[in-house]
Amino acid sequence: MKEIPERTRSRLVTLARLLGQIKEERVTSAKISLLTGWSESLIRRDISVLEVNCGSSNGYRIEELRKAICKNLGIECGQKEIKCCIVGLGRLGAALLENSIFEGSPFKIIAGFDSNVNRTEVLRSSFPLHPASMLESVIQKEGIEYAILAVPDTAAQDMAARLAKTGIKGIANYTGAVLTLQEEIPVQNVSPVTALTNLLAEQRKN
Amino acid sequence: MKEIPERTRSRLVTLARLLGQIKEERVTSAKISLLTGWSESLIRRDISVLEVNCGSSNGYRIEELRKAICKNLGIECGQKEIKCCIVGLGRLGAALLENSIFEGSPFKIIAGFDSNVNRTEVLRSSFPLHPASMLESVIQKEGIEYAILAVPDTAAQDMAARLAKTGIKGIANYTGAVLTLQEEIPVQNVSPVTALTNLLAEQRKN
DNA sequence: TACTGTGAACCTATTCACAGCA
DNA sequence: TGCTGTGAATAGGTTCACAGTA
Repeated sequence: MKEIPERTRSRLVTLARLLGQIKEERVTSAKISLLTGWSESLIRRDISVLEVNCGSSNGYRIEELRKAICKNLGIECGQKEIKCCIVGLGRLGAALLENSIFEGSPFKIIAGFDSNVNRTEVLRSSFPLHPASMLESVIQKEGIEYAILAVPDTAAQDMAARLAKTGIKGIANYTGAVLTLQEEIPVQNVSPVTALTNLLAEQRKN
Repeated sequence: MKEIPERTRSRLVTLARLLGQIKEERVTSAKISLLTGWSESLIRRDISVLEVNCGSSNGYRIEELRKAICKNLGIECGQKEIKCCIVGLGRLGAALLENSIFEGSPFKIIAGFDSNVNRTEVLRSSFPLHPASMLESVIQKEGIEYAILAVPDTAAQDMAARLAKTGIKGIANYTGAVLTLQEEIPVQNVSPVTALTNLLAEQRKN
């Protein structure tokens, strides 16, 4: 299996999820182009790196294509659960306790943390909530791979550094802080302010 | 002012916020590299497109640099408020009603929408909440520019299409649905599942 | 006939390497 | 001396154009 270019990879992730939404048997690159705004040739080239050849003169077989993408990118559902945790159980973090959010995805939240012990005791969820002091031990013991960071901005850097030290594989950052980590840990910045700022900057293309 | 390359733009957005966090007078490209993981020459090249020349043999003057980036990208704070709305007031949407999230940013949430009238009547917030039927009229009347989409996945596509028709300038998509829009409206996909899936795929670099 | 898959051309982004400046 | 700013070289990503195929 050869290296998949970065941009291609990120488009394929989206494509896999899009294909899951289409209720047809086959789809052409022209149709995908219409739905996504990517050019037809780019879509064909992206798919060609999978070396799966599930297309023909009436398009790609959707289910086969979707599975090939998932397999190639290692984002298969069902195979095994990927263990995650939520760090910070304020209004936003608590909102993510709703299990339905992760239904149909390979991700399973198996722990929550907050430095306010009141919250970890009062909030209800289908998985255990711990005081922040247990962060390292629980992550280690349970083999948690990814973290959703939803603490106040002022605590974000500290918590992120602690998470990084545990050897976690990635952080979804719902705080407004820009995280700076020693270790090369992938971070997705997905706070409302970050998202809106990116949209705003996109405006200024010319 | 010339066109700023896409990748450069997105890094500069992050850099501006990072500079806001540093409590020093000056910073070198080496220091920024340490904090962000970007290469030194890339950082210098990014900054050079601003044509601001605020650097010297002891680095860049932080405040001057930050302001130059904001001005160039049109993401200045304070100047004018940028009006936004929240569509969908379930647990996640309701969590975003907390005003402190947007403090210190140019964004101001000035309306919320939900198709469940109960919610719009019961929830408390510092701005008015409307039934979803008023979406178009309120956005038009108030001159709302950006939307945060937090409805259930099943309603996401419909709502996004309605938002797009109003001529809104961008959508921060907190739903798990991949939005397909006729109009070329920028979308930031920031749902937990999307964020985690991207992290997972990043793993598979080689 | 209507599509995919792909070599080749083109364009965009990043790094190298060093002149120039405080 | 220690940095920035930038031309030139390189690497990465996208489109074109068309042969190949069901």
